[in-house]
Amino acid sequence: MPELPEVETVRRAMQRHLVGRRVVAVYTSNKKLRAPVPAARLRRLAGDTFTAARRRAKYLLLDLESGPSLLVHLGMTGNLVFRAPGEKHDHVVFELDEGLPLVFSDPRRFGLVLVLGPGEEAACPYLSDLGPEPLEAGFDAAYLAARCQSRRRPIKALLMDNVVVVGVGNIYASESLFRAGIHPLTPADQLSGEQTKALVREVKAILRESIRRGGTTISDYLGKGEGGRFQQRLAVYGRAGENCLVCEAPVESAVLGGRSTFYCPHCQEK
DNA sequence: AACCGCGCCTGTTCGC
DNA sequence: TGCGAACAGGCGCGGT
Repeated sequence: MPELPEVETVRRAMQRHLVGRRVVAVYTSNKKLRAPVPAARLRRLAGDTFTAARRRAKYLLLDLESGPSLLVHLGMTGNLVFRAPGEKHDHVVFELDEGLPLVFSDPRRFGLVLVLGPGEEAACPYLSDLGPEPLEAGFDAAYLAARCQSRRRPIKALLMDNVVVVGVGNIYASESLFRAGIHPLTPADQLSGEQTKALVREVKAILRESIRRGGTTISDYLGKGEGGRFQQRLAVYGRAGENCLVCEAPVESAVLGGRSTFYCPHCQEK
């Protein structure tokens, strides 16, 4: 599942390979994604040229010369790749002036493709109410401590709340809590100052490390047919019943907010 | 206000 | 062997 490092990896690929390309034609399927695909608005992008690739949280913003931006979210199974179109779950195809077309494919259709006019980005409901970027200075120990105050929900739920901080999904929430030695079910307001500090540090470190390795799950921009190179670095995620890499106690799993959570009962204090 | 739980989707894995 | 059930989870939304 694409998390922030995967989206950032895709953004960099778009910055490198899409910026400067002119749209020749746009084709859409009539399948509904998270929101209906705006076929007519997409077709009107023909003739326009991509000028920049930005990212906010897990949203990609691909700017076009005449003013609009393409808003793309990869959801669970979405991807944005340069290849021949026509596969089963292709939803939007951009034919370009040079090279292979850009294809948005998404089997599970939790993704999103929208066109935002010049004034629409500021008012876009998907982009409002988002917390700070985890890798920017605004996300620091003092900030997180303030957000934890009088919050009794489990720290993992808080960490995955996009109003608190964006881009931390299920994999990196589990992994950063493991590295910080914090049990995922700990009520947020019970974290010590040291723990808050450690958690911020580990969230930043793990996201940076994963970006450097091209993410965990998406492989298209690594030139290899396998998952991103972060996959083999996972300490607890998906390892229930296996031994903790640090203390060898069996990794446990629990369901939190309908999502599976992995932790080491020995290394992570409650 | 805070927070929980649901529904959207389909490919893959699991149990009988 | 075959088939249905369970599972995967980002996100917005509605209910408490």
